[in-house]
Amino acid sequence: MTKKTYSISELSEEFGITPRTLRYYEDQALISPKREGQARIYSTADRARLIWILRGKRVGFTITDIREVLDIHYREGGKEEQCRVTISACKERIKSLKQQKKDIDETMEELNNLVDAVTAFMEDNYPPAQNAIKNSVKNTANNHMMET
Amino acid sequence: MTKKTYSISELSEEFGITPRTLRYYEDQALISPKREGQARIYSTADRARLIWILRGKRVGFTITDIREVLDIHYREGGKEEQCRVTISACKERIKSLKQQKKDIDETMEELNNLVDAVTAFMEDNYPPAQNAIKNSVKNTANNHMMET
DNA sequence: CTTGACCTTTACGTAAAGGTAAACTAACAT
DNA sequence: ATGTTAGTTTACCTTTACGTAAAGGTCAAG
Repeated sequence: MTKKTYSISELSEEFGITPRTLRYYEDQALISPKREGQARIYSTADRARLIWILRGKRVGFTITDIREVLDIHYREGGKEEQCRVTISACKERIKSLKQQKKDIDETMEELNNLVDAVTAFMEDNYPPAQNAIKNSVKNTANNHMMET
Repeated sequence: MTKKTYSISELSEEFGITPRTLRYYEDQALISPKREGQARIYSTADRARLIWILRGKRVGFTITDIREVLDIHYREGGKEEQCRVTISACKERIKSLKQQKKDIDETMEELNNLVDAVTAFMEDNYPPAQNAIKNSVKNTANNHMMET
């Protein structure tokens, strides 16, 4: 059984956030860890929620956005109208995420261009301190090697 | 020649932002429109910068991030060390954008799952109003279908 | 001349997402 | 018994990205 539990500092260290942040999320009803006396005890489920939260943040969701999704996830059921609203909200989100991907691609391309340009500029003005490359040819184009 | 210029309200309307926002960006040195007397006059170049700004925002860049990139774009040249810094900063950005794309994909998948789950739930509990199923007690009229 | 449509500046207000400090408790170790 | 370590609450502080008023300039139309 992986019924591990976590203290607040364990969890915060694992994910590189402060305890304050975890308490804040609790305050905002994103997580509700059990208590042992006064101390918070996080379950694996809480941890899973946290992962959602952090990923949500990375894609630009607000706390309220995240709470909404989390709520849906755990409520699972409700009035018909509610469900419809839920669904269309999700679809909205998905649509905007698609747009965001497009934006990211465009931005990445422009950044790559910038890197290329500056690289070329440097090779012109501050030639690499290598032995002998008498290369007067402009080799700036087609230099998109994506490293990790 | 497409030497069009724009007033502040033209531009703000076109992009669905407020004049206040444009003034704010100017305050933050992201755009510097010409003046005609007191009034701002935006060139097509300014407009291009604005597009960058807004896309930057959509992918989560802060004002400072954006200014940085814009500065690079228009400075174009400088000390060697500067260039190196620039390049590695860009590469950092690109890396984090890649991560962001992964996050988006994961989030989209989970949202899709949610939609599926809720849809299934609805089909179970609130079956679609098909032609002649047994008309039990509740007769929910008024089935609005709102779609995009 | 005044109204209205745009434009301006200055300046305080606000929401989101925590940071930070003060003061306290509870469990252990020495 | 006392200090250290990890946890707690309460409460004010900070930054970002604008919103929102206050007060006024400019110019064409009625």
